[in-house]
Amino acid sequence: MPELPEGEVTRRGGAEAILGLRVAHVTIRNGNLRWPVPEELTQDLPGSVVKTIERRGKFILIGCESLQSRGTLMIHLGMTGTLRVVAPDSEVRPHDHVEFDLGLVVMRFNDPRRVGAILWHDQADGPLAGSRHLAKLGVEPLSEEFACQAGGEVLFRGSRGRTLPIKQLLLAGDIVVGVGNIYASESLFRARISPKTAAGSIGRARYHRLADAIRVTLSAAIDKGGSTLRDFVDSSGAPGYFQQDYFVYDRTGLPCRVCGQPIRTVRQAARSTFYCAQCQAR
DNA sequence: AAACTTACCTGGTGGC
DNA sequence: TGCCACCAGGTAAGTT
Repeated sequence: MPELPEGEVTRRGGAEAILGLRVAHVTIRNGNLRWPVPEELTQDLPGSVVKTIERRGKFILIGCESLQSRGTLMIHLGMTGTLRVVAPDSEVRPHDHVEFDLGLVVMRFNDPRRVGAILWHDQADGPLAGSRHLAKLGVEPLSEEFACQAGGEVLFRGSRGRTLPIKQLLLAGDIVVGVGNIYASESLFRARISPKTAAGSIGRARYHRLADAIRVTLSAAIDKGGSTLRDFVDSSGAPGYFQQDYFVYDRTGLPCRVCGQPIRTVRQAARSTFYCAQCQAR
């Protein structure tokens, strides 16, 4: 599933592939994503040049500028979304819902389950950070703000008074962003914290350990994905997902890689959580 | 205010 | 073999 690392790998691929190019044409084949893809993109975006490619949480932010307009394409991969940059004559695949023709190359948004999103934030409507999709997001886990001791403090302070399980606090994204269902389980395993522990009952020292675990887990995944960057610009390449050697995710019943005890599953807020009862005793 | 529930969407799978 | 129920999960809107 696309979490922060997949978004970051996609951003880097996009930065290499489309930065500085001019949008010639936008095609919306199926605009029925999580929210309707703005129809006016087909009219207003052509002529704009791609100026910046950034990421906030799981949103990929593509800054576009023309003489008439300035704004940001906000692209979310949802659960099954991918962005690929391919040759203009390459075959359109099933679920290629939106296409940005950039002259030399074409960027295609593919999403079988259509829980992803393509939105437009016009600069005239205020700063991007004030967008309703970004305004309530927590701290970037790979930013300076979350580095070293600071990350542990962010988690510790953000969790005071919260009674929900730590797994769900991580997923909520209001304290720290980018940690989805897979990396939440993985990070908690690395930090040796039970996913069921009430967030507010976890002390400072353990949150420092968790912050470290989140950074290590996400960075390792990005490094892995970096080696698949080629896929992003290869028309025959697989989608931009990459395999990880998970410690616990999707390993129910298999032996823990550290202690050998069978990995367990628990349902939390209708999501599967994977953990080792021995290594993550509390 | 915080926490919990529901809805969105399709492809793959397990049970019968 | 076919049919159906269920699950995968990021997000936000609605409800308690």
